Amino acid sequence: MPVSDLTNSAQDYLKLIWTATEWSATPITVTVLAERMGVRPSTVSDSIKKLKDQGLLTHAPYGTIELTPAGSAHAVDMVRRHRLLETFLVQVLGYGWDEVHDEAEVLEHAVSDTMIERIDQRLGHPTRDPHGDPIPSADGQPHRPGAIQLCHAEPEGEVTVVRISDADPAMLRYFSDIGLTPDVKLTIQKQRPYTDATTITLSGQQKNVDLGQAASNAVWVTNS
Amino acid sequence: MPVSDLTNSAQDYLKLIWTATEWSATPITVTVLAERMGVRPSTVSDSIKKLKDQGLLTHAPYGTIELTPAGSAHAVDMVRRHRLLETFLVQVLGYGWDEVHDEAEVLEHAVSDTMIERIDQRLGHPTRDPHGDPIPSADGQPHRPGAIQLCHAEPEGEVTVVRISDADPAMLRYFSDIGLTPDVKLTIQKQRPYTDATTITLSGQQKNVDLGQAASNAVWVTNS
DNA sequence: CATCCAAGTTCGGCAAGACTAACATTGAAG
DNA sequence: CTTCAATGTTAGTCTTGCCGAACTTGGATG
Ligand SMILES: [Mn+2]
Ligand SMILES: [Mn+2]
Ligand SMILES: [Mn+2]
Ligand SMILES: [Mn+2]
Repeated sequence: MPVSDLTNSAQDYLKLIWTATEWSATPITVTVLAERMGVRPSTVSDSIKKLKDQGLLTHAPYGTIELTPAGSAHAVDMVRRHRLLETFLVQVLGYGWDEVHDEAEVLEHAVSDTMIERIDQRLGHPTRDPHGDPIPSADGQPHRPGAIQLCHAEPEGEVTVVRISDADPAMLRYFSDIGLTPDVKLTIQKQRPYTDATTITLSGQQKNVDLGQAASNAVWVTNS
Repeated sequence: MPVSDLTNSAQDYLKLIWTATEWSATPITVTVLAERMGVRPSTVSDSIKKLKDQGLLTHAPYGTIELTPAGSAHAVDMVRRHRLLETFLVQVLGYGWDEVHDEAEVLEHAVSDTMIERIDQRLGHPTRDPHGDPIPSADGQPHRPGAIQLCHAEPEGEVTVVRISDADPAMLRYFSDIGLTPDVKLTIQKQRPYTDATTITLSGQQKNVDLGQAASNAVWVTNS
């Protein structure tokens, strides 16, 4: 049962549920799902019920939502499509990293398996997308642990940027401007709880930068 | 009002109605439309009514279907998308000319205007797709007159292949095998009405080839 | 431990796009 | 000029995906 048997909307739900727990452990809720999908909670409730009937996830009323192995496999397939497409748009069509998410969000439902494999081949089987997110292999790689959000990191020593959330294009443009991209190293100077600011210094640069709540939430770093 | 405001189905109807009169003058009928869209005639009737209400075509019950200027503009936009995508798939992703039609049929609804322009740029503003069909420019070029189907051509002198219908992938593979592609020159040896065969010789080759009804219908040639 | 409210669910309805079955129109053949 | 078959239309129904309104649940608060 290939991913293409599902509706676009079902594909997006599965992808969203899977990615929700890729970088953090908090389980996904109906309300968050509704926000991310741009629909009302009642719509999500209905949709979840249908996905459950199809055996793609488990869910008791008012309970937690969890993907079955079948649902997870489809989700990984969609994540692979999304990230390969983003990479393709940057590498082959000269898109900026802030422009690719919305385009990929639509294309991921339209391209054939054949096209995805040709893109993968053309790009030399890339393992990370333009935002640093891992691209699952054709069989389905697990996700990467051990990274934390900048806003939760201790101010000691140098850390490496692992990935940056691709949700907000304007924020991505700002990160480009200041040179904050995946694989860049930086030092956390200070966490300021009440101003919701994180002060950092990019390695090799002098000046400090203050990042607000949203920004320091979007950046994931690791000590290694 | 950009083409993206229309549903996929509306986009396909307009494109189909426009292309129906690109190479021949016979007006499109509900039945033919139903066949090409893969739906029932009643579905077409309903859809036509909606497109009429949107001012995209004119149609009196049991009468002919004709695009308004607005409908025609959207149709040309879709044709441009379809043919640029086909060209892109061949040139950049190494598809064969028999593989691109179905992929483009889906992608044409999913890519953004931005992506289409980037593809156009990347390809150097191509003017014909892999099947020889003209690619309308961004503002909307008229179609090419003066070509006729091989089955209707007189057996005298050399003719040039202008375009080949992309509807049947298996037929396209056969044409590849025998070297019959756009811009190739050939001589028509004989039209055999009762066997529905057309005998041709590709220029620079010795042996004759018999083409059946469907094949000689799909190939459009010109004397010039 | 009773209360209350945010989170979640159910229900009825709507629009798009498809179908079948039944009906209407046209025009070609007799 | 009539007939009738092919072509086209209408009416009713389904499914998917969405909505708002009304209802239920369960955990935090006092
Ligand atoms: Mn999507
Ligand atoms: Mn990404
Ligand atoms: Mn299409
Ligand atoms: Mn073509």
